[in-house]
Amino acid sequence: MPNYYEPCQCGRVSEVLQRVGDKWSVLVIMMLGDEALRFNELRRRIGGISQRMLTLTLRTLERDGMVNRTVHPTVPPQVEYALTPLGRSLWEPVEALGKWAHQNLPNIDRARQAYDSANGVAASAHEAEEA
Amino acid sequence: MPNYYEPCQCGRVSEVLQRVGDKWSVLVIMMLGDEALRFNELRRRIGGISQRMLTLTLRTLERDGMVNRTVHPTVPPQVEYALTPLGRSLWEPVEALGKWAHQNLPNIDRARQAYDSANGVAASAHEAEEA
DNA sequence: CGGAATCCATATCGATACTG
DNA sequence: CAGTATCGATATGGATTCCG
Repeated sequence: MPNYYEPCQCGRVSEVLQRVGDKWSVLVIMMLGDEALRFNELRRRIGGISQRMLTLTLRTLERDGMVNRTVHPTVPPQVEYALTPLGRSLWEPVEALGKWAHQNLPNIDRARQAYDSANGVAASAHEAEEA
Repeated sequence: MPNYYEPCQCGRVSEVLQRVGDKWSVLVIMMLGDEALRFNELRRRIGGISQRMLTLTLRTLERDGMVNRTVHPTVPPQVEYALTPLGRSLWEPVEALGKWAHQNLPNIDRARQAYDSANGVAASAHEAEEA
């Protein structure tokens, strides 16, 4: 039996998992899969991310050794982001998970509908509670 | 080229990924790997989770078709939780990710130390800012 | 262009208390 | 035992503004 989630490092592993679960981190990793991208190009491709969050996400990924930040000292400034080998190695299990998610979205949707109709739709859509 | 993260379902997939990244959901799935567990037993094994969060996590996982909730109408009440086939199928890619996380924790730690010493430790430990 | 800083709304979560 | 309900602290994230 694998024991890499035993108490001692459980929190640490969980911490990494959370990064993967982070909405933007995964998208950034996906987008940078095979090419380096500039800040705003990355932002445009992801879509819906604020510049603040993209900055924060990139900083964290950079600190964790997932992405590489390269500044070209031009005018105007040009900054390129690319995956490091570590980042690329993360890409694979993430892709597997993405594949699973994509394949099972219908199952999840069906399960939700079944659950909601069994327990009352109003229970989950709790914005309908009156005064 | 796989396109399961194309714009249309990108958000949906991301949503599933977030569930995986959810601190407690993964731990619950791990704990329920091969056996059914009762509420408090599950809580004890996870450790550090409030009863509120365990309830919420289990409800969500149940709604998504990941876990099965079985109530034995005894006194006192006895409720058992177990993974559904869908939940078990999620276990595999999650395990792969957990394995990656465990293997690469040292790399991440080293990357962080390098980053911090390069950019100034005070920058990341920003609790030291004076009045 | 890329990013830092500030402000503010909301979401998340833990602690606590009460219930069938 | 297995929850539900409420409350308050904190984390998260968007919008905006300013700067090199």
